[in-house]
Parts: sequence; structure tokens; C-alpha cells
Amino acid sequence: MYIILSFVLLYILHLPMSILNYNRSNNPRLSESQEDYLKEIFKLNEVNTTVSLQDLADRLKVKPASVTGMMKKLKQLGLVTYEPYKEVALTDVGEAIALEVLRHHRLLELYLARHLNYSWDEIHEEAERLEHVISEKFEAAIAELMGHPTHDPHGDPIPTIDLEIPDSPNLTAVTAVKENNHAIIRRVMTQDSDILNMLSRLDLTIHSKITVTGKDNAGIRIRVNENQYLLPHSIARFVWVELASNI
Amino acid sequence: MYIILSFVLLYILHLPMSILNYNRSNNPRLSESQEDYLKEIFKLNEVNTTVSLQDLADRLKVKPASVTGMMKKLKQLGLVTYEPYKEVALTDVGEAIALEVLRHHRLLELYLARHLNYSWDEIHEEAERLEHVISEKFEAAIAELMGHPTHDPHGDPIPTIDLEIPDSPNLTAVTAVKENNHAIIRRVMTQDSDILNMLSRLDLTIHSKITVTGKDNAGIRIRVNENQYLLPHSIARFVWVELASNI
DNA sequence: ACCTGAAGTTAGCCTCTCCTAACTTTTAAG
DNA sequence: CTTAAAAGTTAGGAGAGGCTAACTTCAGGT
Repeated sequence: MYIILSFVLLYILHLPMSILNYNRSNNPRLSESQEDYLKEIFKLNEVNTTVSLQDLADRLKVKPASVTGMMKKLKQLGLVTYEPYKEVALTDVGEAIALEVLRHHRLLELYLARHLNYSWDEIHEEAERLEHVISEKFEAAIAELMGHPTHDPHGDPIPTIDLEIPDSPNLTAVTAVKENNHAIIRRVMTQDSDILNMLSRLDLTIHSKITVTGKDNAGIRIRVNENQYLLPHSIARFVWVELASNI
Repeated sequence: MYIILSFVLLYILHLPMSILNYNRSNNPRLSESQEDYLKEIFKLNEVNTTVSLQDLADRLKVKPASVTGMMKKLKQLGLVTYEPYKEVALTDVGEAIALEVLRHHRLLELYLARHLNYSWDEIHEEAERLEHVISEKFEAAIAELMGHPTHDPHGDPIPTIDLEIPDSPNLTAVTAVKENNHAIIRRVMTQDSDILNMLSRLDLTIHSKITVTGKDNAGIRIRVNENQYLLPHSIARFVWVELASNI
């Protein structure tokens, strides 16, 4: 009864229905698996133009057959668009849910680092489990406590409460920086704890100031705090920087 | 290989195997359901002499048939003792796991209250979901941050790292306090948020000092901070106090 | 000692998410 | 333009954890 009334009210007020969809608490509660699928589709979509089921299967560590099955279910729920043998994409509602989960994840990563003394190679795994179970109240509480931060400890943007992705500075791959140029590390696009751990042992973390001193086919040579390091391509490819004129 | 070596080492050193069992990280990872069953058996066992499957079914909001099924599984895993048509009890390993989950729960409740401004009627539900997914590191971090507390916001004891239940003061049911006697509230044995919410609106919370001013069959009359209230039996029965000679 | 109702069990079924194996469609290389 | 490899689908099944309905066992009151 109240539900019907709400719809009538919405119609009278000419409000877009979509604002309802974007409020996660109004959506049917999804399983953790389903949230993971949506989140992964979103992340792949940021990198690739098109999302293949194979990629999805690799990232989620399941077999392609399982992905096909889940895509049918998510389509049924109106969260993805998909036809057999075609690529997948999120609907607006699906994307909203993905962003909500991503917001939880990244807020949690920052919270763990700032308030519970986690190092940046430990936060991902813990946030991966917590992101599905925290309430809106928990989300609001930590966001408030941290002053509504815009980026997590890896430099990844944290979706706002309205599920917008905040602007990031214009970034360059560190591998593309010219010799003798200065730069500030702004984003490290991996969650591999060995790599993160190694980077921080070299004093390389978000906001570190570096100078590129040379490049060869082994990797890229940089100076940080008076120290010289060779950053192999296998690691350098994850590091994104903001160019700086001086240092 | 290393595993075999560890066992050999244990044998040489004559260490009891059981110390391994008591370390949860060495136990096979249980499902959230299984953890909930163990926790509930433990809590029922604290109150009743014997744990019936019916009680368990009620507490877990599940049908008795499901409990029978799970008991078989937990027995298989060596976590409970049980024969058809007989009562259930935890084994030492089962109890250790129950205490570990309870420790997570109660530490989380206190953490939410102290650090994220949750009121005591909101903490239980959130902790109920988080308790299963936090790591040992998370547990250690919040325990450390709070100075290894012994009791949660409802006055329930928090099992120590070694899974011992800390001593609590000798408590009396508030309904058993004599007229004109003083007492301090030390434990409120319910998680019902309506009741908790109502109590805190009356300034009744852990460590509140009260005086019993009268009793009749509607309930018990008390004074708190110059205010007089009637506490109905339906609520008073959850409140446990420490007797105080003066106030 | 018996009977009845409560407590507990069993069998069979459901949904969820994953799997394998065999198949079909798409794509890209020659 | 053909064709083989890659990508995706289908069918059938596993196991976890619920359920209902029908059954068995137990325990208390007369």
C-alpha cells in the first residue's frame, strides 16, 4: 500500500525513478558473490573497453561456466546487460551497487591504514571481506571520522556518497616520464602485497617525490630521498605519477 | 614437508598437541553458520545445565531438522559431543572456537561504541556480521587500541587472548535487591535494541548507580540521578547489579 | 505402567554457487 | 575464405545449508 503511494507521489512530483534505484538500501540485498561480480565488471570496464567473461572468470577465480550462469541471474535482476556470446555491461543500477561496494572497500582500506596501523600491503585482503558486511552506518561513521577522504592508500579514488568518482590529478605512467624529470607518485595500481611491500621498503609510496635518472630495457632508474633504485618494468608498470616541475 | 617437521618438533619437545587446536588459525576454517552454532551452544550452556536442539533452533532461527543435520556435521569435525536424542556439548576444540567468536563479537561491540559512536542498542547487530570476517590482526589491533578490555558495553565478559573468561564481580539480579539498598548496574543480559534503547533513555546503563525504592507486582521502583522510575519485571529481569553499601 | 505431547530424527526436496565435460560460436591467422 | 584456437554455453552434478512432512523416541502426569 505504502509502496504504491510512494510511486504515485513520485509521479506527481515528476522525480526520476532512478534516484530510488541509486539508494542501495532500497535494492534487494545481493549475495557477496553477486556484489563481487558487479564490482569486478566495473573495475574491468575502467581498464578495457569491453568486458569478457574470460577476464571476469580469471579475476574472480571461477570457471567461465560459472560466469555465464551468474550473468543470466544478474541480467534477470536488471543489473547487467548481456546477450549470449556478447560482452557484458552494467546497468545504471548495477553500476550504483558496484560503486557502493567499491566505496566500502576503499574507505575501509584507508580506515585500516589510518586507524588500525595496517600497512598498505595488508589492507586489501581485510577490506575484501569487510566490504560486504558493514552497514551504511558503519560506512558513514568512518567516512565522517576521516573527513570524507577522496582517495585510498593506493591512490584509488573513493566514490562519494552520491556515488560519483572524485577527480584525480592528470596521471602519467612512471615508465613514460622522461629522464631527469621530477614526479610525485599518485597511484599504485596493484593489490599484490609482495609488490606493495617491496615498494614501501624503497620509500616508494603515495606522494613520494621521485626523479627519473635513467631508463634501459631492464627497467627505470629513479632517485628517491638521495637513494638510487632500479625499478624493473614488472613493477614500474603499476606506478602512476603526477609530473612536477621542481622537487 | 614443513608440516611434518613441525609435528616431529612437537613430539621431541613433548608439547601437548592441544595447544595447536586452541589456535584458531590452525583449525580448518569453519563456515559462518558453523561458528554461529558453536557460539550459541556455548551461550546456552552458560545459562542452562543442558543444551536442547529446540533451544538452539529457536536462537538460530532455524528448524529443529536443520539443527540435527548440523550437529552430525559438527560431531564429524570433532567440535561437539552428541548422540541421537541426547543433549549436545562442546568439545574443548569446539569451545575454543566459540570463545574466539565471542571474543571477536564483544571486542567489536566495545570498539563500535567507543570509536565509532554507536549506541549500545546498535552494536550487537553490526558485531554479529563482522565477528566472522575480521582477521586475527584486526582483533589484535582493536584489543590493543582499547587496552585489552575485559567487558563489553552490556557488561558481558570478553574472553582473553588465551580464551579465558575474565572474572566478573559477584552479581545479583536487580529484582532480588532489597528496598532502600543501593546497587551499581554491571550487566544487562539482552540484546533487544528496544529494551536497551529504553534503558539508556532512563539513564540506566553499565555502571549507573541506583537505589531500589520499592517493589510491587508491576515491577521494581528505582531512583537514578534523583529520578524515580518503575522498571517493569519484563525489563528488570535482564538487569544485574553489584550491591553497594553507600552511594 | 501407560499414554500423550514435546522433542528429535529422517527422507526428500530446494536454492545457491561452484564444478567438469562436451558442445557451439566467434575471431583471427594464414 | 577457410579453419583452428579461443571464448562462451549447456547439461548435469556436487555439497552446503536450509525447508516440510512424516516418523520415532522420550519424559511426565495420571
